Amino acid sequence: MNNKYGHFIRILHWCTDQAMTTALEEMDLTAAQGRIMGFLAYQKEPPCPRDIETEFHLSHPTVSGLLSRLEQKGFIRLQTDPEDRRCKRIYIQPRGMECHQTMHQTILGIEALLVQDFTEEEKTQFSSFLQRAITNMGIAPCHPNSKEESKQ
Amino acid sequence: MNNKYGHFIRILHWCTDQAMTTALEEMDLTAAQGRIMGFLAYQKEPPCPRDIETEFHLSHPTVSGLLSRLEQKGFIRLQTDPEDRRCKRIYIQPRGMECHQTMHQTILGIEALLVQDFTEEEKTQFSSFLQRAITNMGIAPCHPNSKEESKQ
DNA sequence: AATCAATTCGTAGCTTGCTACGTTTCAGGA
DNA sequence: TCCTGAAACGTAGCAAGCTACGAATTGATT
Repeated sequence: MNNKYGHFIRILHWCTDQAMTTALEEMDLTAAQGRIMGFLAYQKEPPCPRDIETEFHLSHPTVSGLLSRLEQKGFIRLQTDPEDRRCKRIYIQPRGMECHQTMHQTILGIEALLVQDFTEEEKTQFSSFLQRAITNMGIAPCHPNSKEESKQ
Repeated sequence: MNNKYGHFIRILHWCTDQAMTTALEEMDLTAAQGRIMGFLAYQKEPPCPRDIETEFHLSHPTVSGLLSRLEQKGFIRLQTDPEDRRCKRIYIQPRGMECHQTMHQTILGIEALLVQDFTEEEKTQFSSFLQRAITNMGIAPCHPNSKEESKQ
């Protein structure tokens, strides 16, 4: 009865989110918004909202809200793709570029803080435990249409 | 760059929450509400909202909202303590008692599912990793007034 | 006795997550 | 060509988390 994984996971989630929030608030970004900007900075071609959904396992209304707030604040610009008018393309604006470096450092910093007293072996184990636990839960987060149906 | 702990933790949090949600929805409880009912069932004396805050590391407006929804649905009853009129006591109603067993089983089931293919040793390690990570984050979740100021 | 600080809870307003439903656009088959 | 279905996104409405502020009660200090 002393292995309250769910409880610990919830608290850990809260801690990382809080750390992101305080680290990013000086540049007017929330934790969720920051993570999206971090992802965008590494994309070659302008992605569409759907790419954010699959990357972060979020529902499309959630992504829609996040992106519209980022657009309001001038970090990104949304434009319908003329090739496929169902899709919107996400273009990073100058303001979005400015915070790229800070955001990258912040994310790395939190990752390092989380496991600061772990040995290299423990880090690998921890990472693998987390992934195994996710697999064990056996839920396809948000998108049941995982297109990689292996032909096995 | 391949140890994305934060990412895994966020997904795992989502998975456990989703599992709770679907397991409890047939008795008209959300995941957060169910966790509170589970905690209440094990209390000797009727607790006050403040006890929920410290147990789950939640802010008091969050707890306030949760409790009022639980009261509306008839799972609990809130009453001001005549001894200390600042506090409210939380009394479990018959409907709250009814779902106790189901809730307990659900929580145990999810905990077991999470680590279903772990050995006993791995379970202990995982639990300790999670706790160490929480400590590493060094944030007192929600309540800076952690009264245990060691006199050192 | 009066005042001041701490504790507990309430309310307002926000972000972030969800489901459910609708709209537009595209692609493929009758 | 037309219809049907899938894909991408929008909107409405809710729960749950937060901060910031305020009110009432209690306890301690002067």
